[in-house]
Amino acid sequence: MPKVNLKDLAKSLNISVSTVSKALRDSYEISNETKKKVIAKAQQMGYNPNPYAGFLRNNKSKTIAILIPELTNNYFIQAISGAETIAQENNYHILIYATNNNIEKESSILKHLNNGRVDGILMSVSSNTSQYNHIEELIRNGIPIVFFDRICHEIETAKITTNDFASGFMATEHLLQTGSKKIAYLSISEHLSIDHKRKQGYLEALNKHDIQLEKELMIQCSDDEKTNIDKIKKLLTSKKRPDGIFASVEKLALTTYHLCKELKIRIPQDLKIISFSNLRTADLLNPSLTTITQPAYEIGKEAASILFKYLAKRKSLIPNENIVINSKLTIRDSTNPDL
Amino acid sequence: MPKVNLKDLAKSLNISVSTVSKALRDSYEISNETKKKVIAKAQQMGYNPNPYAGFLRNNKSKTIAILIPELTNNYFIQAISGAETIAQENNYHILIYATNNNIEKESSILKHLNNGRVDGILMSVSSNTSQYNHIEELIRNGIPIVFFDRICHEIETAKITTNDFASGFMATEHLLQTGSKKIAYLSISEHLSIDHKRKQGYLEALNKHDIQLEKELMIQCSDDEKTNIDKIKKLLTSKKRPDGIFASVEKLALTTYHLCKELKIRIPQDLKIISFSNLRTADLLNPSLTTITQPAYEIGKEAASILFKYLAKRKSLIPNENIVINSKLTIRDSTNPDL
DNA sequence: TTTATTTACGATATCGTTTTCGTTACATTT
DNA sequence: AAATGTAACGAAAACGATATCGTAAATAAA
Repeated sequence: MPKVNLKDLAKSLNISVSTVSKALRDSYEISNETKKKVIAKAQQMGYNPNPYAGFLRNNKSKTIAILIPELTNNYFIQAISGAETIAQENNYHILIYATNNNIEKESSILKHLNNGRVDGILMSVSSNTSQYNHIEELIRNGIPIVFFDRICHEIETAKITTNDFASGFMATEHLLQTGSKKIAYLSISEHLSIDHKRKQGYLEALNKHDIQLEKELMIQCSDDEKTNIDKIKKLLTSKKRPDGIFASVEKLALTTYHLCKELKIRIPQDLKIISFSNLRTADLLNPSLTTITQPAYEIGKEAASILFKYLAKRKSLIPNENIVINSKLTIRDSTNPDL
Repeated sequence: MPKVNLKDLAKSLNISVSTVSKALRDSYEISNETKKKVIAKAQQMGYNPNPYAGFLRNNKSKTIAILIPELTNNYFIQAISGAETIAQENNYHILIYATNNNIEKESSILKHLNNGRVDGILMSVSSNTSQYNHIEELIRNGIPIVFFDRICHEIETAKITTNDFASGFMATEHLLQTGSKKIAYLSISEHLSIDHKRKQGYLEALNKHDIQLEKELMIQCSDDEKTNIDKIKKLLTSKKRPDGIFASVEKLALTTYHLCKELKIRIPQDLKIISFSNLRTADLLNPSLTTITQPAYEIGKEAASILFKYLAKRKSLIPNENIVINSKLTIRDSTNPDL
């Protein structure tokens, strides 16, 4: 039953609890001899400090939370992985919460966190988040939040994103340059800033090349896979079928792939596809998928680094800052004009 | 600065702290009137209990840890997702740790957890784990551990796995039935029970069909992608090249896909491939990949459920139990004999 | 009326740390 | 010799909640 605490240590050394505590924290008040003895005894007795006692005393938990819309998503997992790496380096612990794109769940989780359980939060907002009260309250209570990817412009803090507008522009231009004339945009949520920016890039590229926007080509998808399938199928079987598709998120590109298989639409001959994606098997798909890939791991690292920087400073108010880490276009067969 | 605690509530209500505490916990000692008042006031003042004070007092943290070898792995993510669902239902929180297949890191993380920070642990052991002292100590200290997938037979507790032996047997037989004569097995780690069982299934299938094992066909891979590439490339370019491959994990199948592309080996005509995998794009690969898929989400749910069951009982010693959730074979083109 | 019993609440110890503030004993300065 | 300084330690008060007592008043039983 080696549940040894400071008191036990003190007793077995015949010194006071405070001396033991200070010795272990390497205080200048304690002589080197005593420190050696204490450390040796602690080692021997297998002392392991109770974290919660310290948290209570110091109002610091060495723990952060990561809130993401969904776990089963390559982008978010890579971002978490990056954040986790930095957390381990800083001896921080990570609590994970999936909001499942449910604003009530997001709000409820944040309420639970609004009590000192975590020192800070990394989050990507739920896609239908349109009220920010529950987020602002955390910050008012001194719990800093750093946003990544699905950010919240309305809140003053650090935000890590990729160059969504430029990437959307680039993706669309790539489709144009590889021969597409009628390009559709698959949107995942009208409430998301990233989606909006990618769409703006799409529109700007069309504009630059003097292409009239056809509204039927902008498909508003959602988290409901079934209605997505219906909408995209309708798009692909309409007489005004596009010859190029720009998917704002990976999931929609994969749905399109499935539908093309079903509808015998050839990629890239009949339809070219480009998508934001962190799929590691993009080059093994049939055909391989041209992607805009976000440096998700780096984004996670950066977000965590910024948070820890301010936590170390004991500053809970993080000034507004927009950090952009560029995505990379990887051209593959799904937009190959020579196939 | 709404950092209101029980004392503040008590003061503003002119009653004692203990009464407030009991009222909020719906104690029978408190009258309904008082309860109403307290609850209303708590609501009004935005009271949010400090979790760590309670944890300290009760020696319970409503938190569990999940330790996995790596985050960027479809199987583990789905398992985490399942566990997270159950955790949210039970109002438990989840700390995530990646061991990166590093036994020292695993050991160090477990040491950090050996102090009441978590009530219990869900874990998949690091692939080179061969000593179990660091794990046994946790259990001795009353922190229950449930294993999933990469389990530790030597420790008495609940273990959730899939039917690895039968699945290995089935995979190998499927290759035989689709025409493969020389079947290679790609192993990920000789220290892993799951690998060992899958391999036994492979050997048993060969035996059943009176096929002599050729030792050069059992490739011992690792976490080092480079040496894996070398070994598999050597296998694929040898004169005794196999015409079927059974990959024990997804990663090795993907490496093989890449190498086949590079070496112009046609799948499935020249080489058939089957693999354990939770890839969601298995059917979109070129060619689509025949998989043995574990119900990872369910495995995660099951593991968490068992842990919570014992935590609710305040029983920290979980009796030994082997729970098997069967995998499913999905036949696709990578083993299609008619292509 | 006296003695139990119940109801509703308060005082206080406790969980295990950290930290402030004393308090020695001894060395150093005037 | 008196005053000051310093090094090394201990006592005790936090941190915020919970649970064990105790106790007053009100009710019931004798």
